[in-house]
Amino acid sequence: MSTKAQYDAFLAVCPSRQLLARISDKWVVLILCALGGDAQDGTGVPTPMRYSGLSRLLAGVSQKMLTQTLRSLERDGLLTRSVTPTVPVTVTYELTALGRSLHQMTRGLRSWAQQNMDEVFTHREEYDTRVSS
Amino acid sequence: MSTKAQYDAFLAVCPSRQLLARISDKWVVLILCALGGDAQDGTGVPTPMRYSGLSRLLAGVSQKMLTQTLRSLERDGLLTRSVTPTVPVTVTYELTALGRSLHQMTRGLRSWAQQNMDEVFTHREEYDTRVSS
DNA sequence: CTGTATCCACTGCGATACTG
DNA sequence: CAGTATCGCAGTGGATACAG
Repeated sequence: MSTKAQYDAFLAVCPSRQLLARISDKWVVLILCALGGDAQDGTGVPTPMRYSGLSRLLAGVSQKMLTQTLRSLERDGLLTRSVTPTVPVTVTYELTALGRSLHQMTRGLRSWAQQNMDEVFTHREEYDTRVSS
Repeated sequence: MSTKAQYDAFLAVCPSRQLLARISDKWVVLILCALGGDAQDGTGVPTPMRYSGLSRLLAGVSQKMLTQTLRSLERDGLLTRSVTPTVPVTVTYELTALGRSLHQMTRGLRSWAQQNMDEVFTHREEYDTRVSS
């Protein structure tokens, strides 16, 4: 780790920029929320889910994007993909320890949102009326 | 596109969905980190910055995107834009209390990235060799 | 059930030129 | 210095059809 201490997200070439790219992915955070158990009760107990379950929960996601996003998260070691050779085949996705640690970050974002989005919306309305006038 | 009931249900337990639009923005997190003072010493002491300063710090950002992102953050009440009528004009951006509270979340993301991206890259290499073999 | 493959509309975003 | 305006394309992502 010759350069780890020098990671600087402000630099264009910095690898940590890629984390931001990952977070920016349209479905990544929602998938982390789903597998993190946020959909059940908000307690955030990690919950393995099947492809069809995710597809149902994230209604509106296309097959292409769901598969593509799950693959990239698996590639990054954030979740595991387990195939059970039943008929038809059963595939289960589950967060890894790394994935759960990232999920803690996204949970923080979510709690921030729950507490502050109202204020954000208020600011937006105020700004829009101020600008249009 | 169509607003299905289950999609809404998931949003109900994952209200950060609207926050995600903000966070997903390519430059939002870096701007919050910059104005949050992360660029100086990592202590996270909020630091007002000028347009040109931000432009220099955020390597690779275009004028268009910097201006556009700053405007949307101002609209959301996350930062303030102060114009000082010098010649030439001086514009200073500064986090609001709301912006600083969100910055605490983004600091978590950034530190997660700087601590865990090495592991992510290791997983990627392993995955790629496993797939190509 | 769990995907792959292909087409293509839309847009995010950089590049460039111009302005108060 | 701090923007605004416009163009163009590469990439995102939805729709659709096919498959193990």
